[in-house]
Amino acid sequence: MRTEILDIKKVEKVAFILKAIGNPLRLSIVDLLSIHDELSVNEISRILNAEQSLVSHNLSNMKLKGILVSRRDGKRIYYQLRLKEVLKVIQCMEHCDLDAI
Amino acid sequence: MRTEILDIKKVEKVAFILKAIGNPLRLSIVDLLSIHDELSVNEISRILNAEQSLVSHNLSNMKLKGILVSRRDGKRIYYQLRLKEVLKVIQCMEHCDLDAI
DNA sequence: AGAAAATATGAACATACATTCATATATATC
DNA sequence: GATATATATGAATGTATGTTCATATTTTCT
Repeated sequence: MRTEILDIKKVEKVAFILKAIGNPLRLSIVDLLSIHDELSVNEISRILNAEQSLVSHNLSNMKLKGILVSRRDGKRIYYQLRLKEVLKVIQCMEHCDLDAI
Repeated sequence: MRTEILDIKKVEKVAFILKAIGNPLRLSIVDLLSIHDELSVNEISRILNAEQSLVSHNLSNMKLKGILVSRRDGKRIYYQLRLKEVLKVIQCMEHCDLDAI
C-alpha cells in the first residue's frame, strides 16, 4: 500500500517524462534502445520503418529532455538510453492487460 | 534482461496511457486516487487547489480513456482508478532519481 | 576537391491540448 | 417550487505537438 504522495516538483518531472515517451514512435524508440543498448538513426529508421527526418526530430527531442544521449562514430550518431528508469515503466506496462483500452 | 519487443498495438496502447497521465494535474489526480481509493470532484479540487471546471474536464478526459471510473452518490460524483496498472508506473517513477531533469 | 552517406535543422502546416469562463444540469434541502 | 451545492459542458483561445519537405552540415572515400 502506498502512503506517500508525490510532491509537486516530482509530479512535474514524472509527468514531463511520461509525456516525453507517451507517443508511439518515441516509445518504440525507447523500447528498441532497451534491447539494443545503442543504435544509429538509420538503424532505428529502418527497424521502425519511419522517415529519417522524423526519427531524427524525435531523437533530438528526447535527447534534449535528458532521456537519451548520443555519441558520434564517423558519420553515424548512436543514441542510447540515459534515463534507465523509463525501462521500468515499459516493463510495468508490458505485463498489463490493456485489452480493455 | 529484456528480450521481447512491444508489438505495434501494445506500443500504441501504452503510449496512449502514458500520454493520458503525462500531465502534472492528471498525474496528481491519479496519484491521489492511488491513496484515497475514491474522491469527489470537489475533494480533488480542494486538495490540489485547482479549479472545479479544470478538474472536471480532466476527470472526464481520463474516464473517457478508460483510466478512471465514476459513480454518483447524491449530488457528488466519486472517481476511482480503473486502470490499476498506472499505479505501478507511478511507483516506478517514485523511486527514480530525477534530479538530473 | 568532389561525391556520397548519415544526420540535423528549420519552415510550414494541420491538429491536438490545456485552460478559462460562462452556463447548464442534477440533486438535495427548505 | 425556490435555493443552494456539486458537477458537467461548450465555446473560445492561445499554445504545443506531430509531421513533412527541402536543405544544411558533417564525415568519409575516391
